[in-house]
Amino acid sequence: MADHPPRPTIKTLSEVTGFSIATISKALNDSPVVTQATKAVIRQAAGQIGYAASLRGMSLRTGRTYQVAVLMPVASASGFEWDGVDYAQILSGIAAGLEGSPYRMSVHVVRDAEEGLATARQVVEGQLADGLIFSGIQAQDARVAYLCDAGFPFVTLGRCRQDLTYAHVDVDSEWAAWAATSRLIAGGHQRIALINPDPRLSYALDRIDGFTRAFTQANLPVPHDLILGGDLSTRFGKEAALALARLPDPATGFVCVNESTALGALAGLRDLGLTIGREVSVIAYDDINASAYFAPPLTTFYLPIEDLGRQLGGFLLRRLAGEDPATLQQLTRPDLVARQSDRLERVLPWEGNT
Amino acid sequence: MADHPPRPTIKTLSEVTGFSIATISKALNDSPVVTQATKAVIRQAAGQIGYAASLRGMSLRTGRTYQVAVLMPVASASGFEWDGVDYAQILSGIAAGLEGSPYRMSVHVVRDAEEGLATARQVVEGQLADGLIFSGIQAQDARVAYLCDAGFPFVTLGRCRQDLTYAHVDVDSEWAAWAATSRLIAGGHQRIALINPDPRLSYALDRIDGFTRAFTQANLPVPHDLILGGDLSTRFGKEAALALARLPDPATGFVCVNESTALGALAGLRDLGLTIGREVSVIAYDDINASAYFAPPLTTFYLPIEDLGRQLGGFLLRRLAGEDPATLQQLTRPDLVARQSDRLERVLPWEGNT
DNA sequence: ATGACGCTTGAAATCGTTTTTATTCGCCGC
DNA sequence: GCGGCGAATAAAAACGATTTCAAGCGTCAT
Repeated sequence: MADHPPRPTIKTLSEVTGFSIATISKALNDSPVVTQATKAVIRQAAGQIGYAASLRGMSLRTGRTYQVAVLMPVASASGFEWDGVDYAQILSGIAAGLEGSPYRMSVHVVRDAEEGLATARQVVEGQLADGLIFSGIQAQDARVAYLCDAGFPFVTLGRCRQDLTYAHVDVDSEWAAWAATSRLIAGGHQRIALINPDPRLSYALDRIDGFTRAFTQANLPVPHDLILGGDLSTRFGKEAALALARLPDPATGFVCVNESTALGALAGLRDLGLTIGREVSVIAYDDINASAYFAPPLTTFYLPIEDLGRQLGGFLLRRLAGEDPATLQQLTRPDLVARQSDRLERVLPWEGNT
Repeated sequence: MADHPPRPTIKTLSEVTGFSIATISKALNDSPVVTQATKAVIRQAAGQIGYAASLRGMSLRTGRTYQVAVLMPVASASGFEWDGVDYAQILSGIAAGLEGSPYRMSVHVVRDAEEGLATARQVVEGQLADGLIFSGIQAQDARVAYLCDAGFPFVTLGRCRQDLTYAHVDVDSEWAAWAATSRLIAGGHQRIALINPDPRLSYALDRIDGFTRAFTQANLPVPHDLILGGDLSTRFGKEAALALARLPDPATGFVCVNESTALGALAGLRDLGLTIGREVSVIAYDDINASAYFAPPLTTFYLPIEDLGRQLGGFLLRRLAGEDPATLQQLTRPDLVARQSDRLERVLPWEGNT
């Protein structure tokens, strides 16, 4: 419980250097009205006594908080089920994107989109942060609409389907679902299932679009009955795969939304005595590098979610600096990582490009 | 970009009610010097105009930030490897523990303990938060020592081995390792491997202690050569299992530190053509409920890490309220979830108790 | 010589609270 | 009738910065 000397303020610096606090403030903010010589003296003294501006003081005066709020979704279910989303990695990316700036990151846990809206309101109205980052965007997203209307700076991971201009980073899910489905079609499958997220999510619709496009291009009927949406849990993946493989006209190919659902699907198909890679094929979207260790190793489309986080942080910084949100939009295509869960030797024309 | 009316301050409230701002402040803080009648009037007016105190103003005056900082560890390796730690769940728990209090949670990403110390210093000296939560405690932990010395309120997930009094929440790793090892010994194994975390971590030592105790109690030699420490990645789990199963006198039982290492171990053992549950046995510690879906389903000791997070948040709140850290210490024993990865029919005496 | 103008610095107001100190006022005792 | 006291409220001073506006002062044109 050592009593440390009170930390130096702008006043201390004023006494030490003999300049007024106004001049000190301007010097430290590199205002053009103060001489280079004076700035040098003041900066030197500041370094000397270890002065660091109090965020509290700055905050009160400027109205800025130097904080960025992130809405982190968690499953609302009581019994915890792994959903394969490594949000820590996204947070890590955001922090990396914010590095070098004075902005810190605060995290608000939200159970669903509705709570997300409430929290966003609190952040904006309570001036808890200068900017907001969130994900789990729905086709019609009340949070996006609210924040656009309020003129509050934000960046989303995902795009809604409303006609609004805002900064965002997204994965090209339409393409990714098309690519995976096409790959299975090329492998000889016709009864292909889409194990999808909650259908209110915008990217769930994107995936259905891509899935549909693949069948249309191949002149095959779209198996609408094989599209199942749910949470991203392993349990859901297993239940979905079981249901789909037990149909009178069962699915033989499975396009899973991520690694946890794929793990569940593998477990379910194994329980039915099916050999994955021979009788049935599974493709997933991969963001945690675990599928390489599944039995069998999974063919996936890899998403560097930490990079996406980094982009989110970087975009928000630029948005806070006043940049036009129309210029802060980015779409990423995941990379195919071919492994053993789909039995396909041929190389498809689109493989290996961006 | 709608221009909202400026939000009401204590001054607005003063004008509305006719009382001075001093009285308003005291009334809202339920000071005994102001009459019940006056309090009622002021509170009513506050509700009326939707007054909410500005955290900024409060913060500047009181020196408190109403923030709790969490140090979130991320793997420093460049190529991302899943480490099976769902830190989002811990954050979710902490947030739940903080719920109802005015405290918000800020997250600081740290790559290692050293950076953790630097960040802790920044938080304390820059007064960025009123309290700190962190994990990944080492046997000799500089962060714990620093914070104790500085008298800064904090709670850790894990205990160091220094003689310091501080608030903490921990898992009884010594017991857990003992229980898992004993179970494998009872199943007939003698060459049991311990796939462990980084040996600088305090709980790595705890696990070695428990592992050792199990052999000593069974009057068997402790297989020191079968203890391997590393990061928690699936890759490490696989490499470790491969190395240990290829020894001249190979390991037949595996006690894995968590689900990602266990997944790796399963993959490695499978590659060697070994049947898990028959030729070799695997036990893990489970915090994300994924092991039930592995091939075969894993016998685990289940850790409710969200609950641990909740405890962390709750303890910090009590610590901030001035409670003695000696009363804020808790040790949890994980629960056994018997599945197919270890072939053991007998029920051991200690099973099912706390 | 003097007024205007640039250039640099300083004084003071401000942000929204809390807290310390002052004031007001009614009432009691002497 | 008056000093003193207690209770309730008000005034004012912080907290640590930024920002507006004023002041000092040399230079230069008139």
